[in-house]
This record gives sequence, C-alpha cells and structure tokens, in this order.
Amino acid sequence: MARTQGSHSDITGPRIQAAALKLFAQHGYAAVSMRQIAAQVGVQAGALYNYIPDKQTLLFRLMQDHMETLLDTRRAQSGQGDPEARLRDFVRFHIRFHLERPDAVFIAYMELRNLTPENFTRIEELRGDYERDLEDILRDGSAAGVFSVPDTKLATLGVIAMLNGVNTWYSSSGRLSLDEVEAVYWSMVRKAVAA
Amino acid sequence: MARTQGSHSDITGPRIQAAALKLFAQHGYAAVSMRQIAAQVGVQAGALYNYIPDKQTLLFRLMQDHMETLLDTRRAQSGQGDPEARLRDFVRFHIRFHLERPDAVFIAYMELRNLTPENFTRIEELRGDYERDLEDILRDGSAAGVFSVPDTKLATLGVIAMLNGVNTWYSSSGRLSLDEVEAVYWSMVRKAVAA
DNA sequence: GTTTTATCTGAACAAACGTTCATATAGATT
DNA sequence: AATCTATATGAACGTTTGTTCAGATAAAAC
Repeated sequence: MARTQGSHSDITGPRIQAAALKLFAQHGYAAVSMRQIAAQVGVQAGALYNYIPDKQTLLFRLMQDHMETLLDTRRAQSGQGDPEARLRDFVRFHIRFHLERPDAVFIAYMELRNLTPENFTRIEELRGDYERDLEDILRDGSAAGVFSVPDTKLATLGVIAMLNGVNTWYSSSGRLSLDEVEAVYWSMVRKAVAA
Repeated sequence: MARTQGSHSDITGPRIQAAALKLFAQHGYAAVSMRQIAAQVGVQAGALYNYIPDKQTLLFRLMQDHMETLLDTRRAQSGQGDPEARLRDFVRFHIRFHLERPDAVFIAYMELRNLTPENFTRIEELRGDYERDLEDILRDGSAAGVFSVPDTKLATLGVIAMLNGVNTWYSSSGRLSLDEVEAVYWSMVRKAVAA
C-alpha cells in the first residue's frame, strides 16, 4: 500500500497543522502523540514527516504562525488618533482577535515551557513586540496627561492579562454578545488607566 | 535490596508531593514520568505507590490541597469594613498568597485539562467559592454606590485575571518590591471599579 | 503511453511509559 | 534477643512513544 487517491501536499500540510492545533489545545503538547495527529488527518504517522522535521518544530511553527498573524493583523489596522481612541481600538482588537482563535491563543500561552530555548526566545520576542504596542499607547497617554498609570510596564501587563481572561470563559452562545464584552472591558480598562 | 536507612512514611510522603509539584510546574503533568519524581525524592518508582494510588490522584491532591489552603487562609483573614477596604484587602491577599506559591498556582490553572471529569468538577467548585468572595465585595460596593461595574461577574473575572498576571512576570529580585506591586495593582483595580 | 516524481503505507527500532509484585530489611514492638 | 511490620528495591509486564525507511503507487511530465 502506498500513495492514496487524492493525496496532495498542499492539502495534507495545512490539515496537519489544524489537527495539531486542535489536539495540542485540548490535551497539551506532551499528551498528544504523532499517531493521534496522523489519525485525525487520516494518514499514517510516518507521512507526517514529509511535512515537518519533528514534533517540536510542529509546535514552534504553530506558535510562530499565531504570533506573526497577530502582529500583521494588528499593524494592518493600527489606528491613529488620540491615546484614548487608540487604547479603545487596542482593547477591541485584542478581545476580538483572541476570541476568534482560542486554540492558538491557548497553545501560545501554555506550551511555552515545551519549546527549546531558541524557539522560546523567538516567541517571547514576538510577544514583546505586541506588548510594546500597548505600552506606547499608555506612555503617550500618560505624557499627554489623559492617562495616569503608576507604572507603564505593569499597566501594560495588567491590561493584557485582564483581556486574556476573556478567553477562559467567553462562549458565543452565552449571556453576553461580543459587542457587550468589548464594551464592559473597555469600560474597566478606561477607568483603570484614567487620569 | 530493600528498605533503606532512614526511610519514613512521614518524610517520603511530603517529599513526593513537593517533587511532583516542582516537576509538574516545570514541565507539565503529561511530560513528567513517575521515575523522574522518584529520582527527585531519591527512591525507586515502585516506592511511590506506597503513598499514592496513581499519577492522576497525585495531581488531583496537589490541586485540591492548594485550593483548600487558599480558601482556609482567606477565611482566616477575611476582613470587615466598607467595600473599598474589603476590596483592597482582597487584592493584597490575592497577590501575596499567589506569589508565595507560584508552582501550585501554575498547576492549578494549567493542568485542569488533565483531571478526570469528577476531579475537574471538584476543583472548579473550589475555585467558584473563591471567586464568589470577590464577587460579593463588588456587589456590596455596587449596591452601596461606591463601585460602578457594568457586570459584577465579568468584573470579578477581569480583576482576578489581572491579578493572576503578576505571577507570570514577578521576580523578588526584580525592579519592584512586593509592596510596590500591591500598591500599583490596587490603584488600577480601585479605579477600574470606581463609581 | 511511458517515465519520473511526489506522496503515502506499514513494519520496524530502541527507549520510555505507568503500574505490579515477590523479596529484602530497617526500625518498632515485645 | 526475637518477632513483626512498614517501607523500600529492582525486575518484570504489556503498551506506547517519536522517528526512520524500503517499498508501493497515484498524479504529473514528457
């Protein structure tokens, strides 16, 4: 038995990534076997190695893709205006972007310890780029006197942590709509950094 | 080969818990083997089964112990006073308690998916008890007119998420002292829920 | 229609997994 | 001093792990 009907690199490749994303998010990197991923794709385990060098690289690529999509998407719609408008845009963007891809978000936060040191460093750099975006807004607002935060760096981390929390409980079929969640969190963030 | 010098149940038992706590936090439940835990204790893998029925129960007990210590400690020093004073106490307590045991906190959040359904339910109940404590404060404050939150439940989750973020970056040798961190976060939380 | 190439199978590898158990002995009890 | 028991060892178990590779065949190129 060998090559099967309808086998294509450009189909199997993305399917492996999708299956790995789902399974890693569900059970954790270490708890998922290559055979489970292969079964989800509908292929034998050996076939995976036509697309990835090893399991570690598969994890790294998922996280790297996620972080780069985050940065690219953010840059594409990074708004202008006064600091308060920019902060509101950031809050709305962050919530929406992260709620759209809960699996990738979960992995990007939870599986950091399963990266090799070099891979870990790379992902942390990308995360730093993203946080700097918010930090710039808060610093500009503080300089302009419209914000008052005791510590810009801590406020950045505090706001992001608060927003990330949404992913742990939000359900699209739940009590609140996405718009309502955005409004509630924007209200809290705005007041938290207000002058 | 057999029982070794200085072998004692009341010593080995806690040492297993301590070793498992450290290793699970470092590498994740699924990535840690019973042999690694045993090696850290200085014993063979088989000896672990004099103290725990299986690996799953070991994880559950760690999380249960953590949550019950959290609730007991909180109850013992749960203050009185107006809602603002109670909220300040909660913020300070939460930060301090969680920074004192980063490994247990990490496990209690990250390894939920590795619990059996019954064990998961039990831990979530305990977490709910803790969150209710904060929610009561926010509701009382809202009723008294000193707080203004768009949604009590979301404010609870938002505040806890923000506070939990401290554990991801705080270092006792870092730029800020524990007192300073508490002050910064109290400032942000106070404003976020202010009327 | 023939040849080439990309894609997959299925078996194989050594290593590691959680758990069990017969056996040995240090320390407690008498 | 003799006996008992709690606490350990170390080998063994069947399974699963990530990864490799020779061989097979569908699809693409000629």
